[in-house]
Amino acid sequence: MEPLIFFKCLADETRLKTLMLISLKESLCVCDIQCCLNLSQPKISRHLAELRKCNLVISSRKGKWIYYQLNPELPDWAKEVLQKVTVEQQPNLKSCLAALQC
Amino acid sequence: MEPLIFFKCLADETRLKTLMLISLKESLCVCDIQCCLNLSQPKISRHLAELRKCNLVISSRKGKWIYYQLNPELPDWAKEVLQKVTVEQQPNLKSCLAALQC
DNA sequence: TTTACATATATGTTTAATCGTATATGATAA
DNA sequence: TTATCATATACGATTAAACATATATGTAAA
Repeated sequence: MEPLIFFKCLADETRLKTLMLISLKESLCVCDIQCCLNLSQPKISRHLAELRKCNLVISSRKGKWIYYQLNPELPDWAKEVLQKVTVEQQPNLKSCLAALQC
Repeated sequence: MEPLIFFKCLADETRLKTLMLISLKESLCVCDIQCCLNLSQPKISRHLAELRKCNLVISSRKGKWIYYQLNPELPDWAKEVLQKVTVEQQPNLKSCLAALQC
């Protein structure tokens, strides 16, 4: 995992929020993220594809839904970076997650 | 310090390397960085200006030279992120620093 | 076997980042 | 003072990211 590629993934608001949400909730489907962030489906999907391409996340289909989670094979330093920023932003993320009742 | 702004700063090769070099050496002048990275002076300078604008680094003039260091007021999480990636990349940085004898 | 639903991708456009070259500034030394 | 050196900024051009809209895919239920 190249640090530069890793940080480019974190350098977009949609991707950063998505990653933090996934870190917090272990596993989310696209519609969960769409609901939390209130963004269009193709927008979420494109950014998830980017994160997948760069190996930050992995996906698995369950019926009609596709669930995303952090790639468990991420190197420790990368996991720790995500952990730190997620903790740092936890108050803000809480309100996003509140929307998850949809 | 907004995480998004912080990560945007790290999402460029010149800036990321510059930050890692500054983390390792505490303080470097522009010509040191120029020499380590073998890039044009305006390119380095523009990226340093960006890092300054975003409060990742501070600068201080000493005679003709301007020295850059990490902003000591960076929040802990940001310092730790820089610390982790710098340690991770230390082997690569060593060879950059070897050029510092110019 | 068609309809509906969740998600992905393709396309053209717009916006933002980066760059090279030229020039300006500010400090020291001649 | 002027010349030189280190660094900063301005400007126009190029490259890359992000976007909205439209369409495709793949699963499941009717």
